Amino acid sequence: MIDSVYLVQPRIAHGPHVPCDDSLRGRRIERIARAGKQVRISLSGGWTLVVHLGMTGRLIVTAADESPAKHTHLRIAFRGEPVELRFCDPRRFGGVWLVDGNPDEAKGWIGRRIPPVAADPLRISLAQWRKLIARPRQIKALLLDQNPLSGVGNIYCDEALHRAGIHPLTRAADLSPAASRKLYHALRRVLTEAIALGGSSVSDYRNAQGAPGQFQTRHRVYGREGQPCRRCRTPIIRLVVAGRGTHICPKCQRLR
DNA sequence: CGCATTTCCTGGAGGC
DNA sequence: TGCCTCCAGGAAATGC
Repeated sequence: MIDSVYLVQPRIAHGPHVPCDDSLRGRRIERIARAGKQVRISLSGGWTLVVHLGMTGRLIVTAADESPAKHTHLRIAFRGEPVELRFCDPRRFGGVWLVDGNPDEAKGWIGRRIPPVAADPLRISLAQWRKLIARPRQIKALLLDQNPLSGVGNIYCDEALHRAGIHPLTRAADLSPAASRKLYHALRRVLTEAIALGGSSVSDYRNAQGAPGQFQTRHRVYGREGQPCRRCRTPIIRLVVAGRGTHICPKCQRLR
């Protein structure tokens, strides 16, 4: 049961309600689920605390008496339990939203809106996938856009495109049925494997216990500029696509 | 509609 | 050692 709430940096909180003693004291955490890139913490009374880690955000459970790490923006303490749930985010691209009811239908707004949550690549069929990506857009820009498809970020996008042998600038609608199917399976494999290994800790990511992920050791292109492609030994190159650093093997991922 | 650019923010890296 | 500049990126806003 939540006992006290300290919003150290109010600017990271958005939505209809502000996390504070008055709004959260006495509520219990009933369920924690992932939705796209968000962590949704369901509380008693039908409220939900939505957390987006952005790039450098962390949700950590620590001893209540441990001095807070730099850039700790939210601290939640529990009655009779010597632990705190803390949200830390040095670059503040993440955020928290406290909503009364369904986060997807929240009304009455303070600050940023909750990023969209649409179809999850791990929960759609190949037929649904084909429909969603049949658009005249760069495949990388489409995968990073959370509106048609949610949960794919820069690392897993690059990794999936390499495994499928697809250039990030390819027009999604121009992908052959075989290439589209290949990408569907490659993306699902990358996400499944990354989740199993606890994510990619390139710089900041840590899980709730403070441990880093291990998927970065399986990266085939991301962060490997100049190093040999694990399939054909050609040096990995870096370009910018959709405003993001993009890593490809120029031989395995040809345009056209 | 698509797409490039800018903005938010800080730590780490590189240059001098 | 210290100061400066640049860069990383999730997602929204802006302009074409």
